[in-house]
Amino acid sequence: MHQPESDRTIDRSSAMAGTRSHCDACVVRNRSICSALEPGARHLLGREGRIQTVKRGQTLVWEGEDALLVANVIEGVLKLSTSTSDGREQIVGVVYPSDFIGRPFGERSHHSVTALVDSRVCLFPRAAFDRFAHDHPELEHQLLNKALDELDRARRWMLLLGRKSASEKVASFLLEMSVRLAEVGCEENGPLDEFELPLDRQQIADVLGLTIETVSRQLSSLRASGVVDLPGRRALHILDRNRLMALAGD
Amino acid sequence: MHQPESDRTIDRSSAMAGTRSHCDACVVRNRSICSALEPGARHLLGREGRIQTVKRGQTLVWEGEDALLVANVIEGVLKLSTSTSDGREQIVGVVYPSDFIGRPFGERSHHSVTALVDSRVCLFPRAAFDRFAHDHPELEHQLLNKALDELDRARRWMLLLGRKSASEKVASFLLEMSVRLAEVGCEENGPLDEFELPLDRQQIADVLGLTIETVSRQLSSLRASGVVDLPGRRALHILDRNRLMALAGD
DNA sequence: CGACTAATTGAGTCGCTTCAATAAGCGTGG
DNA sequence: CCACGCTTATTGAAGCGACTCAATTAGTCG
Repeated sequence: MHQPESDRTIDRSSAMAGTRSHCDACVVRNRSICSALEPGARHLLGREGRIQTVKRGQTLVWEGEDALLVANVIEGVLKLSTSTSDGREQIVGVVYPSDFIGRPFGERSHHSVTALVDSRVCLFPRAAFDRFAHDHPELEHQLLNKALDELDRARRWMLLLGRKSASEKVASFLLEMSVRLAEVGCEENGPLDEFELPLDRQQIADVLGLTIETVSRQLSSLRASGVVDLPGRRALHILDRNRLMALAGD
Repeated sequence: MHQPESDRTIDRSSAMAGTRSHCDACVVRNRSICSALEPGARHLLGREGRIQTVKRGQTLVWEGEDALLVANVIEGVLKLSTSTSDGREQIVGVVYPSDFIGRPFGERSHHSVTALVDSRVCLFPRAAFDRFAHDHPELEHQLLNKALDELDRARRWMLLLGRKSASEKVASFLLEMSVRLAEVGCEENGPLDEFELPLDRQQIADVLGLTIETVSRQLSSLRASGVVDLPGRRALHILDRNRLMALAGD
């Protein structure tokens, strides 16, 4: 498959002839951490990474194992999750295209990473990535910003987990979904009112710290009151966003 | 914008008498983010900061206000907290000496910062700190590591909030406290078995997503079963750490 | 020592979970 | 294309853990 010549940026870096990398056409090159890199440096990092597809349900990293990999999400949605020894699970993060996965400069992975829908990631061996990051402060800066954003998001979620009722949790979740899917879904400028949930009911329950039955009941109640419609198992239609926001309660 | 000299030349200038900064004797200089800096650069950063005492209960930063400050904790313990509009509070973080406070490169503060006990912090205007960090990759690297550690900690706490029972929550909390206080309390090499809780019962409840009564009942039950002793209002004595760890359930 | 605040304890209620049964999607093969 | 079977979701009924409200006790500080 031959991509036609494009980006002006190629001319100089191709002082080394034939060195165009997949990065030049990467759909997340302007939003992932790579966006901080000059084309030359980006190319260099690109040589360390490889594209990998991850099918729905497939686990990329297991909780507790050595953290040998980091990655950029190119396409899809993945969950980060941890469990108690007796099997209770909590989803501690959901990542979308342009998000970063993994723990650079760290020994162990503290959570599993599993695809919620068929996904594609750009995978790096952690050691090589660490080395590269160490030599490229602009990359570390971007990494820092992403980490700080994730930290804020995690802390807002702690308020939800610790202090919100089941109905507030479900309302908050639907709103967050609609916002984040819109951010990813390109040219749209507002949150989406109609979308496919990348999570099934059990996974929603695992995000919210509830049971599957409670999630189902809350969704049914939202439908009954005309706030949302549920045209299919994973389909969601927000009919009254204002009411949904009022129900989210923060 | 004219910067006086580059870092290397500062080494020399600090050899000049009278340029010693408070940083040279700072008790957290080897563990805070400053530990990444050469003495010269550290001195330069030190000039931007000032030591501030924060009394128990005093709030350094308010949720939602402009993020004008960042800081290193020198002494004491502080909480990070958020609230719902109707006043339910969740503590989303507890910071100790050598921890970093604030959101560099960010506009708004997403949580309040309040001293749990009389504390001292090294305060920087965010704008000046951002500028300095931008010019000192080794500082950003350290910042990144701290942020990633905090992120892991926050995510482990999400498992607790979403999936653990009241008794597991309290047991986990006591263990975490004993570990973190020991890390701070210098030469000790293991977790502390006897310490003062920097939080009152309401604040423990706000960390765990429980009510004050439930926390009290769980503590009483732990005392009744001989796992801990409660010699005073804020005093805690761990009598059977193994049993406590079993009760923490992860 | 006495007054005030913080913590404990008790009784009753409520919200979420648990267990169980039914219904709806959805992919497959006839 | 529809019927079938499997998976996933919904709904119901009962139980229980944590919350609420209220009263009592214990620390702590002047």
